[in-house]
Amino acid sequence: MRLVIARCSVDYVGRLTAHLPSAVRLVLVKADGSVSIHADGRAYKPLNWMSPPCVIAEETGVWRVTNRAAEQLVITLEEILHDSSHELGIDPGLRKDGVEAHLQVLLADRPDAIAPGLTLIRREYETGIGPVDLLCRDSDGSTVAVEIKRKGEIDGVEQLTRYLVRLDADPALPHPVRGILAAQSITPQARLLAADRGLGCAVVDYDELRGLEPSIPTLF
Amino acid sequence: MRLVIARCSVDYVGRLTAHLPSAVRLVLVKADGSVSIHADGRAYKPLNWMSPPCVIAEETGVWRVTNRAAEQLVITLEEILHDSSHELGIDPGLRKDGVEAHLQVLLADRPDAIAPGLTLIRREYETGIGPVDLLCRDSDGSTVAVEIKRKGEIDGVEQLTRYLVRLDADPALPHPVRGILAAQSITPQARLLAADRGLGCAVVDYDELRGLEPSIPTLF
DNA sequence: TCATTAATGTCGAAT
DNA sequence: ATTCGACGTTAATGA
Repeated sequence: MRLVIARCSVDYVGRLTAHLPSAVRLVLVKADGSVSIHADGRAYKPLNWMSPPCVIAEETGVWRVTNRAAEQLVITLEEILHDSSHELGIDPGLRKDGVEAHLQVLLADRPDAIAPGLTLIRREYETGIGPVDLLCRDSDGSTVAVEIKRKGEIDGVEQLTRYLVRLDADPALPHPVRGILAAQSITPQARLLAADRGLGCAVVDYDELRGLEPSIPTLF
Repeated sequence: MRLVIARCSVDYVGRLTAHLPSAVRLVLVKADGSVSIHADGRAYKPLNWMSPPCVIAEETGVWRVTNRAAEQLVITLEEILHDSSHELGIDPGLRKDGVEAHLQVLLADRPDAIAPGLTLIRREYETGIGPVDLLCRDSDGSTVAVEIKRKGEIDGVEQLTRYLVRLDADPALPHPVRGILAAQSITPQARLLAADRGLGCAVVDYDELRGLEPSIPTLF
């Protein structure tokens, strides 16, 4: 991700034509190739932009951004006030499912609702390919990775499997690491695949967990 | 405008609840008070955001952003890799050309591009529930209502239908009143619904219309 | 303030 | 690759 603060003017020719007179703005270039030009207003929406996939031809003082449909964004840079690049890595992405996010909070508080004797080590334990929802310890002292879903389906089992490969190779953890898929409901297909892979399944009751909470839905 | 690159996790509680696991991201704070959290993908759209007006309560390592509707964005900053602020000033803003309004102007000048023999009675003829884009007369002397869209879809047909009910009851007009949906492209569903309701469809070429204009605003 | 409508809408799922 | 509908739609406009 590259951040440029510059005095610039911008012309867009594509589905419509648009022009931005000279002013100081943020030019944001993302790793996906997208370019957006932000002023200090308009909330999160840029004044102008080009969505990926697109190509940036960087000449002296002029960036010519073109996409496949031959739409063009021409940025004339008059004065560069800041220019920095940052390595962000792959983002694990947004969990939009309200129930799932809340379910994670609830189960982090009561891991024994997943399996008796379970205690929490960490939430969002990083595996290198994304965080596993809960990392726990069982009564034997062995490690348990828990993947939480609203609906337990095949992809949840796949995800947990990928995490376990990483966690098994993690020198910081006692081995072996068991896996449990926790969900409000689990499909027969997911159960079967989980059994094949030696993974546990736990059905949890969201309303019951919420009822057990000391105070009501104040997340913070 | 403040730019922060940081390892952070984010929780949003509002119209939905959402969670972002820990990762390195851009936190963009604009002068209008808006906050947006960007990953290195998703084009210009942030992973999560809070639109103004909102208040940022900045504690140690935790930013709590709240709006009037009590929606909350909680940003937990674990490691700050970059933090800079920039004075941008007021932006002169975007000048646009080529949206629906422009198409309406062009077609008002050349209604025969919609259907041969069509002549304009009025632009923005009021129906009581909103103005119909063009009111025309065809070669037979009967009335034609034209709804203009960039993209002709179901809702355009619905809109035109609502207008026609009103225009049919308008004593100032010769009856019956026909309806035509004019757009740069029309979806099959919209065509089907239009046919069912006895409405016409007309695909118009914006570039061609513009080409017929006396002066050509070709930027490049 | 609320309702209506356009949007370079964007985004994701289904065809 | 297209098409369709949903969106924390957002944003502008008129009543």
